[in-house]
Amino acid sequence: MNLVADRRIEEKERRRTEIIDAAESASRQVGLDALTMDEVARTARLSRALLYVYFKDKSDLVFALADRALAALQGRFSDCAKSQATGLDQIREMGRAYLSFSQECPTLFEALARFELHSPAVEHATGAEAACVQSGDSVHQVMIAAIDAGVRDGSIRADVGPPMLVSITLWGFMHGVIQLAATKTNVLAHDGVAAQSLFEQALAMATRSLVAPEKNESNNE
Amino acid sequence: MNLVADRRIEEKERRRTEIIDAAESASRQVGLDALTMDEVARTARLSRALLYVYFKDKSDLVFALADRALAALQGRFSDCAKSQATGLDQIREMGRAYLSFSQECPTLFEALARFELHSPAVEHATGAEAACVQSGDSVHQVMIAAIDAGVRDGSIRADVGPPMLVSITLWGFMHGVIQLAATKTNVLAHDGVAAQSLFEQALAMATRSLVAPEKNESNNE
DNA sequence: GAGAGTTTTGACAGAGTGTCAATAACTGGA
DNA sequence: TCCAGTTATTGACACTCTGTCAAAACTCTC
Repeated sequence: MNLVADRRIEEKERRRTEIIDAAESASRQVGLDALTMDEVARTARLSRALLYVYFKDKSDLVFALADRALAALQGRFSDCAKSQATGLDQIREMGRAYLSFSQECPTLFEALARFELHSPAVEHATGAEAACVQSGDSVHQVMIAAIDAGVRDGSIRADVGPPMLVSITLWGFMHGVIQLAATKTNVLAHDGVAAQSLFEQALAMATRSLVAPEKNESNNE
Repeated sequence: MNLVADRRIEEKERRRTEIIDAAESASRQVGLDALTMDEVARTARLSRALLYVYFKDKSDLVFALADRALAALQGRFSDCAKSQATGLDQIREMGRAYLSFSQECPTLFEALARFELHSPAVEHATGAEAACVQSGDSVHQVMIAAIDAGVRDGSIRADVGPPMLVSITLWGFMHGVIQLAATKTNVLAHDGVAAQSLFEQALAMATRSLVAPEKNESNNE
């Protein structure tokens, strides 16, 4: 019956989610590098072989984590868009949200960083990686909307560039700095640089790259 | 004798360099992920076991590649500082040099990206990773000199921020965007975004974040 | 309860890593 | 030239992890 088939599909989806949960939980302990399929299986209380029914291989599973990260970011970014008046403030808040996310969910951020680092060999990615590309696009849609709004309300200069290009650039900027802050905190501390002040600097500079030249609002936090 | 000891040390250094050469050459074919110690050993015509005399483990060897990348970048950045008049132009040229480097030596760039992604667990890193931290600092010194020069010659706004912080931020910005361009070229192409135009956008925005507000030079390439 | 389809698993083969005792190569002195 | 002593190099081993497969267990239908 169709009912049964539907339930099957649902349960299959649930199993998949369970496995991703297990992977997330297990990697929180040791990081993604040291994460083994065996450990994930044990955490999920399943046999290791079953993981390969749901995921092509280990990196496919990690990409599923990255996809989860992107979904979470899309949610947070959408909230930012709602809570702020001007487009510029929306974008700025998204930057902060990205930082918060990386601190609250370091494992998911690590997975995302791996996705960013990976170059799909063939034209079309498969499995979870394809989903990541999709989700990444959705995130950019939210950012683009904010940029467009900013240009319209005058908080962002009109000649900033094609919104898509600006969005991707900002993403690269923020991801780069946050990754630096996340992985090199202790090294930076050695140079007397606090991760927080690094991020504030990045935010100030990113803002300056968006704002109109005549408008000079020096009273930012 | 001391002479003999010196020669021994020299030869040891040469062997080490040979191994790194082999690793670089071997990884050019398949990338760092698929690189095996066996393949490196075969390329260097040495036994696999010997590699572990010179490098703690595989990631130590990869960090040695990253160190080489940083040394190369320091050289290129120094050239940029000499060839450009204003501090801003020096920084801009360094951005371009970073991009060129990532395209000319994708393997070294990949190694560098891994180093950026790795967080040293303990306080003090050991082996090649420690060398990377050192080399990274040297690169920042070159950048800081350019920023200082820019502030002095007026091409960079005086209130840009502490040079060290600005330098690290710019590094994060550029690394993030270049990594994006390097790994996601085909994905971006799908959205009608060329890697080159992404980088030009990034450069334009980074410039805007540095330049004084009243000074508006819109005729940048 | 037998049969068809689906999910789950134990066991296997293969690849790669890192280590170590043993061997080879070199050096300086008798 | 031969002999220790030191250093460089290696083959072989133990171990971990991966990804696959045929078989077992389970579920549904009749």
